[in-house]
Amino acid sequence: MSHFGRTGPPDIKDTFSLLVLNVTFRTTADDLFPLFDKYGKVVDVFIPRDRRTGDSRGFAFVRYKYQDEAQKAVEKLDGRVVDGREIMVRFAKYGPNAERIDKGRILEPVHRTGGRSRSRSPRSRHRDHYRDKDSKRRSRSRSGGRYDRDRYRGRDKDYRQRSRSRSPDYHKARGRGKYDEERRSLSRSHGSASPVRRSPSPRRSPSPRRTTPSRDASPDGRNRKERSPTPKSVSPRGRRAVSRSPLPRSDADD
DNA sequence: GTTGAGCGTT
Repeated sequence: MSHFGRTGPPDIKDTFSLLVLNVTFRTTADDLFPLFDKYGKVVDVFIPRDRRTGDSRGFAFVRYKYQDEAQKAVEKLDGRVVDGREIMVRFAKYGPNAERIDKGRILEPVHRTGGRSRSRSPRSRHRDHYRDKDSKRRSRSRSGGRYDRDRYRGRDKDYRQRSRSRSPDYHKARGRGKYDEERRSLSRSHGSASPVRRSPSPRRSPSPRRTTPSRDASPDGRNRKERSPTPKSVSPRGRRAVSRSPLPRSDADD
């Protein structure tokens, strides 16, 4: 989705991609195009948007035709207040195909591991309802901060992040570490590749999946009929469990 | 309606 109506990346061989961060969620490519076009020949302006909601993800990519113009735009537009928010303009670090890009020039392909595989879109807990591939963001040390501007920009934020990731990380690391070792030991003891759903109780499993005491308490057909017109009270999971999931071996076996 | 570290599309 380019600003020029073309589909997909036009050409990245002779273009220099700039990454624009900290842009507002309502800022569109049309708003950034004239701003960046004033400092050079903008080939394309692309703003990654959410596949589901379609909202801006808070950053954009601006492709310049020449590096010098791109550099000029970075120096001029970086820190510019757009729509009431200070944007951050810098050269794209990775290309659309996960290639490492230096000042817009493709250096070499980067491995998927540790590349763009990181979580993406953990913007808010409210949007966690989508709970797609995104799991949680990891504290990645921002390589930025080379500029004097970054100091006061991430001063308060930096303090919050470090203070937050320090304490919980310490306790979490210990707790997970110990349990993790024990769990792995047990897992290896079984030798099974699926150490999941392994209850510590070999018999009489709690079986939380089949929780329909109402049905047993009222096996009467009359009562059952009353529950039919009220499917909103019953969950589809429980209904399916009592409908099609004959697993009597779970209690007897193992 | 909400949010804010980061690197991208038919």
